[in-house]
Amino acid sequence: MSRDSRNIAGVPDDVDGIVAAWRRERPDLDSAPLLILSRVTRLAELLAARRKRIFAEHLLRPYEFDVLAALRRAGEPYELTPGQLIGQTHVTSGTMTNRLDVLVERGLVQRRPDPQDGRVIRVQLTAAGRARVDSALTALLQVEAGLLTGLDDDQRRILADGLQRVLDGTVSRPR
Amino acid sequence: MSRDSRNIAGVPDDVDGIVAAWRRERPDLDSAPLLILSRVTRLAELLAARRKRIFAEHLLRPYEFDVLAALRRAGEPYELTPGQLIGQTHVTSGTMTNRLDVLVERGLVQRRPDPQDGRVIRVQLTAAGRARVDSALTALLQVEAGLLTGLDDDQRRILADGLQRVLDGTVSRPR
DNA sequence: AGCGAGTATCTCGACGTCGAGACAATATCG
DNA sequence: CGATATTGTCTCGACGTCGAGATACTCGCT
Repeated sequence: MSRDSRNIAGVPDDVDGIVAAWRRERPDLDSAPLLILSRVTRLAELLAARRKRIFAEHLLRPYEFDVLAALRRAGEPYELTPGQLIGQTHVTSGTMTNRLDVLVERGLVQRRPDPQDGRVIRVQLTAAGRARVDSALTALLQVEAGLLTGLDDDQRRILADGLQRVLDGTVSRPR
Repeated sequence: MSRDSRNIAGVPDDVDGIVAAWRRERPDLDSAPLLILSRVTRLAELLAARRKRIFAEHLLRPYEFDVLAALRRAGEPYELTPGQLIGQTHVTSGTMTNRLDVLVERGLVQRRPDPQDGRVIRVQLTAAGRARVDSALTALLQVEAGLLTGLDDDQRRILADGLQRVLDGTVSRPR
């Protein structure tokens, strides 16, 4: 493994290999952004797989957790409209309808009409839904804390800050 | 916006709000890991949307680019087996068959039998496929470099290193 | 009151992925 | 050399998502 394909941490990963290959095949391009951005993508894939396993132990699919968590975060009375849930979960309306159908069927959520506005539905966490999301979140955070044990407090701050900067640039630069 | 819901960079984002909500609703838990890991997930989603747009300008879907890029990185003669492509792209065999069907249909790739081993297929980039992936990659890296303009070289190194450490911990801690 | 524009949700067909299993060819071992 | 395990690829049905359009209700204006 050449010096170019290992990073500061000293443990070459998939991304190092990919960047090394691009540098060999396309030396005319600057592949350095991939060292950050492809790692973000790869890490997100692995985190998704991790979450899937953890939630499965609590009889939840990741997409079910997403919805229940949004309702739980809303606080008492744990109630949002489908539109608000769409805004928080970044899915389309058709997807949200399907998700809510499943959650209602499983008794984790209930749908009721809005008394003020006939177009609106109110979605509310049931007691079972709340218990489920609370235990799943506890397990999730425990595992996720474990993934960060290799970093001290300063490193965590720097990492969160750097990600936040990139995120900010990505959002504010639509084109 | 309270001090707790803004980070070092000073520009509160979705994740700051989510973490603030969890701290309010579940003060018994340490939500700090989300400041890093939820940002990774969110950034990956935005990067995927960005890539989708860029590749569309080059008449490619993201999944088509993934396959063509793996072949391109392999170097002359730009040829891999479906099994090798599966290993590089982290998809299942059924998915790869579908992807290759599309790429063959579009003339970006060709399938031919392996002369040594009758079970194996060899997938090779066509001249059209190579031209397509080369231009798409150029455009991608140009945009991705732009997303990192808020960071200086030191910050980039630190960010890549931090991500690499978390990635390493995630991979090596299967449970 | 009635009408047109706007808004919230649901419907439905297409797409890409997964995962279990089928199938064909090769490797291994008695 | 023949039986069995292994390997590489493809098939197929289920799932979750998207996105365009349908539907139903509300709001603002006259």
